[in-house]
Amino acid sequence: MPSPSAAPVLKPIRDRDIGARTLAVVTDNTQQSPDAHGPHSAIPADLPTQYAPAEVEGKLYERWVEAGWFEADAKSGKPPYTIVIPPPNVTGSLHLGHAFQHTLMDALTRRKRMQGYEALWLPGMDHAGIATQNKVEQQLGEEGRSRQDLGREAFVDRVWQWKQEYGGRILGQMRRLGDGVDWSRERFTMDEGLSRAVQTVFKKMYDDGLIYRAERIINWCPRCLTAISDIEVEYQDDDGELVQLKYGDGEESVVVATTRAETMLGDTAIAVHPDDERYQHLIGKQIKLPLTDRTIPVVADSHVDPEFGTGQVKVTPAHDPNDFEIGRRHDLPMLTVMDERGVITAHGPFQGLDRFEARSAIVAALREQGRVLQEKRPYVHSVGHCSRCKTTIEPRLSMQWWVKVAPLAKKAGDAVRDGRTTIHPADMASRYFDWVDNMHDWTISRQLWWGHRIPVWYGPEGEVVCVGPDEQPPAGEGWHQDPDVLDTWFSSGLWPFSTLGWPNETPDLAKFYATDVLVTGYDIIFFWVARMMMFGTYVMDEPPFHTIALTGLVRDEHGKKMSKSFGNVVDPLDWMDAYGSDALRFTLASGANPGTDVPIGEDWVKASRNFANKIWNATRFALMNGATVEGALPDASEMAATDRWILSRLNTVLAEADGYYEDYQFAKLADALRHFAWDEVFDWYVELSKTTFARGGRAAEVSRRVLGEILDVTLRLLHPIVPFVTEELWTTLTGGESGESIVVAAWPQDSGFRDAAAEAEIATVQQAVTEVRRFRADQGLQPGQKVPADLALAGTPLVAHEEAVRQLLRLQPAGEGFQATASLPVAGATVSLDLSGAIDVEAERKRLTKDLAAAEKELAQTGAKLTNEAFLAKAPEHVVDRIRGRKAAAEADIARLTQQLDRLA
RNA sequence: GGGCGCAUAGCUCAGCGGUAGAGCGCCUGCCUUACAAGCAGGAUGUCACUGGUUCGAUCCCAGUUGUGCCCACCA
Repeated sequence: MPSPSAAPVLKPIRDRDIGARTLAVVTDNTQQSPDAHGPHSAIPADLPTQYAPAEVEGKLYERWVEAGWFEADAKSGKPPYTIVIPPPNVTGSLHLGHAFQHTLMDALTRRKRMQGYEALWLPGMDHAGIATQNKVEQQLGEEGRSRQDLGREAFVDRVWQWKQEYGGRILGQMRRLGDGVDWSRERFTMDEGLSRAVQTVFKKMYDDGLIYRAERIINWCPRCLTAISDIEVEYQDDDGELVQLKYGDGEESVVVATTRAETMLGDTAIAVHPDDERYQHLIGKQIKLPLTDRTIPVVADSHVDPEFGTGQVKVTPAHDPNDFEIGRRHDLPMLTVMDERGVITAHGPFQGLDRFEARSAIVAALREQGRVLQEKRPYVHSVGHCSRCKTTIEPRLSMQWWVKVAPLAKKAGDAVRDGRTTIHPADMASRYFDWVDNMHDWTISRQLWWGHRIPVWYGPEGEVVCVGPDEQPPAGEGWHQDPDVLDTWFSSGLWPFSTLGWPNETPDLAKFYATDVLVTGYDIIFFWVARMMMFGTYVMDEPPFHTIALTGLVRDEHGKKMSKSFGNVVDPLDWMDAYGSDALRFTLASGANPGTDVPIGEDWVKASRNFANKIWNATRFALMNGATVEGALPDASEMAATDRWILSRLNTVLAEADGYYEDYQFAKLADALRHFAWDEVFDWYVELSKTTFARGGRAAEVSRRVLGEILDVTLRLLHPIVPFVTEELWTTLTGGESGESIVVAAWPQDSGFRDAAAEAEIATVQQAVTEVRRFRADQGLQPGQKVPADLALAGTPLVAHEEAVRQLLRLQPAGEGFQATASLPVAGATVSLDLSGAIDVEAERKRLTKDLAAAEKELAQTGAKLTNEAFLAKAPEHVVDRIRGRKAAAEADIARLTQQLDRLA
């Protein structure tokens, strides 16, 4: 609520008891300026000339929430419109990427709400298993403690505490952004209901044979001490060392290459290609493995590429995924030589060494034996890193739970193929298909504490005895629950229906599933989008979204990725503080070309702030001049051409805007609205209206109503993108009838009114005014300088606008002693000016000459085209017509310019 | 190694077969009583390169170069 000391801002009129509804005014100011323009103009003297977002935003947001406008009703008869938020990780705070996507989602739901849909934007957060656990462990580390010190239960409690604190920060940021989410439906992936959904799906998949347990090579993070899935591994080029090692001696020796020499301790075979003639004699032989007392066989396996290196490969089944497969094929022993932290466990001199220490120690030892034949250093190769902590991944043999992906992915792919779900923009669909059509099985168990514990209980022999959620573990000793938790993406994959109450058949689920659109970045197609599609089609038998609208990533003003190491990360709060939430939102929307990255810089936010301020001041002007939305719009027959023109344009823009909204073309939308509002309404229409208002009478009355209409509709069109400033102004403009708010105002509709004649007429006025302005500027006339002029406008569209033209151009009537020293033909009329000898003949001649040259060039070009028979024969008629038109225009220009030049001489 | 995308004004990007556009920046002049967070006027581009298709190409096709991203079990 505003405090009395707050700077004056526009307030809703209902805060004051004002009789005249045609006027909306501010605050507690009682001073009124002289009535300059008639009975409607009672204006406080100190009306602020700048929009102050900080004064408005918090207050409005609280009002919206209190009014319950963002709360959806599952029982309403209105058609549903649903968006579930991509739940931000509780780990942190929202960045510009969130602000960007939230702006789009908010705009979509706000518009649909105004259109009469039961609009639900469901908020929530993701527990982000590994990420959050790492953060909390880090925090503990600073206290000199580890999670093991706390124990599982205490540690999980600690994470919940953390969630309370940081989750709140995220919610606060969403409020600042103006997110119109339904707070009564806020969800968290670790909530009881969502946990139950997780267990229920797990059970169903287990029963359907889609979840299984298997020992395989997985990506292991020796720092996080957990398995991670393929897509959680980030590959980057690292400098390493490729060494060629000689195993065995004499005839029966082989040379293998490796970048991970330490794994040789776990070698259990040498492999060569079965058809490799060089090595036929070796197949089946035993080779002495250096540094150990073991001998290993040479096996033939077609996986080996004879062209690569020596064509002889060391095989370490327990520490390399390919070798694991070879090992399986040849029934080799799986020898694990490292523990979960990457420390060597194999007996011998290297035991207890870290894997990297062991690597150099082993190479050194082999070198001493003369077994290192070649060393390439640096050897740049691609190495997997944990996406959470950047530690080098260690492939590790381990027992894990898996999801059998193929059947699920098939359904997920089909949903897009058969059109039940549309991917937007369409060319992003290929990325989606690439993934769902080639997905490997998914490791879902994680050796973490923070997350959904796997709902499986084992008996004393390690056998699975039951799978939750409804089965109780049997009584007796020796039963225990699986200690692992599920991959965080398992629960977020259920988000579109778990948040609506599934597995219960809730009214929410019936009303709001499937959701309408998913707005998210193309970077998580694999992590999240594909998985939601899999779970949705599998569990609900219906894909979770009708449309997947993919956004680009927010980048800095030079298109560079925002990252801490570049130091170019911006906290959205900083810009919101400085320029207002609307400014940030408008900027983000302006950059939103579907699927394309969005660069953003502070200057651009500033420019949007300027636009918000422009809207503010234009509305201020309108209010001062008595713009109103009271009563019906006057009949077109009563309107001046300016009124008909702007209403005609309004409807055109409205239709355009609707198209852009429906097509997620926010950049084009923002551009169209800014252009219409700023250039056409705030500039031309307002300027032209000034004359009308000054003159008064019925014409002024009509214009006041039209101006009110234009603003009313324009504000509503803008509201989904810039909710705050539009709300503040709209409630003022409309008098805030019965507590109404633009949030629940009806979306404007195209009335169908168009007036091509008026549009043409105003175009002529604009052209004429611009032309004379240019002349004035060329002549060096001060903009404020009044110039006596004689306007011969008879027979032109300008005749009805003489007064406005004179005012816009600072032209005085030709009085006594008028002497035309310059006269220029504009739009079929002639404007004669008395410049009292001040005319700059040279400047004008230069300009005319330049224009003449351009016109002659145009004439030559069009003339050539029109005598080109091939062109005439093949070009479509409308194109030929256009060229003819251009030629005629060029001829007219030449005649006019020649005449003007003659007159100058 | 595969796949996809992009190269247009100083910057960031629209346009995608018929005379090159926007925002920001830049130059000039203005405190014109809604707004200097503003107003008026202005300048700026062999639309990466080379060929091809076409009456006509920034736009379609092929190749070249540069650049970005994604995928991959490169010992």
